[in-house]
Amino acid sequence: MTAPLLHRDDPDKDPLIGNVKVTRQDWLNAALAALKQGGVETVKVADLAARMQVSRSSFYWYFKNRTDLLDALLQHWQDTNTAALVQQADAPARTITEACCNVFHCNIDARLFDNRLDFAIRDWARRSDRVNAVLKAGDAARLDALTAMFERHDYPPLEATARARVIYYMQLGYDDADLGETLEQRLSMVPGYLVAFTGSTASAEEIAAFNDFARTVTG
Amino acid sequence: MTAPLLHRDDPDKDPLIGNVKVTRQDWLNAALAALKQGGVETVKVADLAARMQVSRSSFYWYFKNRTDLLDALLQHWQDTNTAALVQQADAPARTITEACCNVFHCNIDARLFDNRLDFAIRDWARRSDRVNAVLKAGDAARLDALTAMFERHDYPPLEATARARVIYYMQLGYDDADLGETLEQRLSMVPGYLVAFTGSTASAEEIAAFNDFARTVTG
DNA sequence: AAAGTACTGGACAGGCCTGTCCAGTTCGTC
DNA sequence: GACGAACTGGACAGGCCTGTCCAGTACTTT
Repeated sequence: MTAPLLHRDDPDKDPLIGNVKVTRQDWLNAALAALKQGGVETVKVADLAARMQVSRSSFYWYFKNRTDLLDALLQHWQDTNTAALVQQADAPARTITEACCNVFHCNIDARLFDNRLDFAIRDWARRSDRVNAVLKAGDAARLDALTAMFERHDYPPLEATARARVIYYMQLGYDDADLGETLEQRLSMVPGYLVAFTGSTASAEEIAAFNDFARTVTG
Repeated sequence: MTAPLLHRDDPDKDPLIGNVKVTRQDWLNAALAALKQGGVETVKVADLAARMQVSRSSFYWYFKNRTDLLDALLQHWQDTNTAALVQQADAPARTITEACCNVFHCNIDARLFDNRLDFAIRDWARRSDRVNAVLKAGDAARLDALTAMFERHDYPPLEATARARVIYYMQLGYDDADLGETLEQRLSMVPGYLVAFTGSTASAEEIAAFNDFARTVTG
């Protein structure tokens, strides 16, 4: 939630020894923040160094070159977002509406799924075939998990595919648009979304449970 | 559909007189192509000039500077995409499924709605507050038109809002993901999407009419 | 205490892109 | 046929960013 700290600014961590001012992780964190905030093009060694108040040469101790850093960012994305979404889709649920609520956790809990990162990667993919291939693989894995979720709840295959896409792409587009809604505004729309996504109505208990989760995470 | 022609390469247009090699419109077309292909950062005066085989100085005859060009691109977007989507949402329809099909025209017919351009603008908006403000205004206008569409077909206000968002954001996300589907694959999913979007089933005639439209446009 | 390890800072070269200046070209007009 | 208007080309300066080189610093090991 807070801005990423440098290792040296985090009192919980051991102080850096010797002449060391920043760690490889600090470079990665700073790069990630830049990627999310301004896109790949704005991930510049010079900028990151200036922000951390270290000289650029330090960077080349930890990374071969800028591309090496960008590869690490892409790897980080692969290891986090897709895994989280698939896990939520696979989570056990008594009803399809509850299952959808599990997926919604990703949209509420930034620790689970970082949608700003997801969009930064999508932007990047539009400019790089290599990144695009990685992205497509991730999307496919997510859609497969969602389709399987609907099939477990007895939707016929074609409808399961259609509904998986609707829920996935709607969430994508929704995040993309990045409305400045408050949590309560979002929560008030949830029952409506669930009807559209599943064709059935969520129980009051399911809605209450989801709202509790959302308020706990955000509050 | 085809790559944008330079004025001088288009046999339908009057030949350029004097020492003129390219027009302001040629610069705009080339910039638009670059914007759609690689994002704002790749709209470079030097690149456009090279591609058109003209020197960069020519550019500064037609435009004050690079920002001036980018402003023109943003203006172009405002004048095309949002207007088209609102018009399709407003189009008369006997049923809500038919109304949704009207909206789908935007996703099928690139002359109506250029979604690559839309995404290039969205990318850009993430990096520029000014562009973001313009984008948000466009999104709001589109959502209002879609919400009104559902309300005309007797959905209660809250559900109309939810469904407007589902259809709009799903299409956004869908386009973003840019699956390599064939037209026939896309068309086969349409009845399923319609159920999810509206809660009711489209008639065979509506589906047939939409398929005809799609095949005519694309074929 | 000397030598090694793990970094950091500052200077340099080079590439890429923008914006400006000005001379040159090709037409229309008087 | 001289003149100006509408453009274009080439050269230049300057900013920004990357990657390299190397000397310097602060611990660790022997």
